[in-house]
Amino acid sequence: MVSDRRRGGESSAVRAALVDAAEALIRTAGYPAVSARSLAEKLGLKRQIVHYYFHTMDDVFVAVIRQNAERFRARVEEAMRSAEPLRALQVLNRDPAQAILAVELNALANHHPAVRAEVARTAEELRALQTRVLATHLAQRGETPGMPPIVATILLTSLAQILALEASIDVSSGHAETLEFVDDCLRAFADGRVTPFTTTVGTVQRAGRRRKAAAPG
Amino acid sequence: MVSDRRRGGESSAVRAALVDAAEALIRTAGYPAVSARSLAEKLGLKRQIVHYYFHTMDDVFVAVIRQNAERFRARVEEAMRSAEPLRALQVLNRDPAQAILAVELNALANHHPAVRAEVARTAEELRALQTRVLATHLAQRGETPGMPPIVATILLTSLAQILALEASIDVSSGHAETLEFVDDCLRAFADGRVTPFTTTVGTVQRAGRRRKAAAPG
DNA sequence: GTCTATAGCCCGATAGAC
DNA sequence: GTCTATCGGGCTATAGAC
Repeated sequence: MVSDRRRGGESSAVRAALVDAAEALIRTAGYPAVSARSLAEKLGLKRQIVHYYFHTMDDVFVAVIRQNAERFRARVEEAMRSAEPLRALQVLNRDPAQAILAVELNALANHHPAVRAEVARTAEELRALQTRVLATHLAQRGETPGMPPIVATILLTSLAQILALEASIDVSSGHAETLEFVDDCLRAFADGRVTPFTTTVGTVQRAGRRRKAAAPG
Repeated sequence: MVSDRRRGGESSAVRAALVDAAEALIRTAGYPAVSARSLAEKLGLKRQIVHYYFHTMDDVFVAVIRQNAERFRARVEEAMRSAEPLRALQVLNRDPAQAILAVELNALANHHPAVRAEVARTAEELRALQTRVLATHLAQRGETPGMPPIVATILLTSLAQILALEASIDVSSGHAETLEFVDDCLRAFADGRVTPFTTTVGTVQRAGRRRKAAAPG
């Protein structure tokens, strides 16, 4: 399948520059704009240089995913040390640049197995990390979460990413209300009040153990 | 810009077949696989036929978006008439085929203004429709929603779409727990019990008017 | 309504020279 | 480590014949 020709090592500065160029191109022009020609051109080199460092173009994308994951991980760890980790995570996941990159890589992953494997691995790892941050924070505050921590992570990150993605294509209906709602929840949580996402009174956990009649209008 | 050459009308069977072929290709091979050649080949015609019906390839994508929106609208209206509209909407938004198409069109929209405009228009319209369904259902049941209806729509559709998308690229951590949680909420709602998403007692709405201390571990 | 012909461009990947 | 040369594809869009 893949030829066993000589390849450049992972420590090369040119290689790193190619990965940076690829990431920038994905964001600004979409993944189909990433070609051996377009990358090499950014460095003032010939297109064959790309094949010296990467067997296939898929390998370039895998390198972009790894680099991005590493940087995102660092940002999550930074958020963890902030005064309000939940809010920091929310802001992080709402980063538009990240959302655009994610949608491009997801589209690519749908039809490129090698890319899919790396995207999946990364997504699972970052989800686990964010879930640990959230669970640790709740535990430190002595809160009983109203749902499993991983569910809260999925809820908050899904919402944040969709909002960022929609904003990037000029869809905005309901965004203001949703951001206000999430903000209310986070503020309430920071103040130790009841929110849809945490409870200290057991109303929500395993919802519906005790029956309550609907209130009259 | 665009030449004023003769074009085929919108009622042509060949045109419809081209749009169907494009939608199928997007799903199975991704939007970059949609070319005049690949479409015409599916009908056993020459590639120039595509340019007879569409000025540009972007116009093909716009037609796919319109056709898909129309079908989705019909499915939402069907959900509206079901016994549990909220659950039906949730299932609808979790359709994997829809999620893959959506991510492809979003990626395309990021860098093609004509496509972006159509995706945005469609997204806004379908959100408004789903919000009406949800609000109507709540009103009929005499429930006071714990959040604005459009916020609930965004929350539920974001979650459903992300879950479907992730499933398509083999990301699954937390999915079972999240689906169970959502299912609990919907079941509780159907039974008229309190959930994180609706309330009949005012605990959640404008969360945090009254202060509550955290319960001891 | 569908075709042929044409123009002008982009692509990944390899072998082997330097 | 970067190059030249080369292979064998791909693409949109047009004009004008039939």
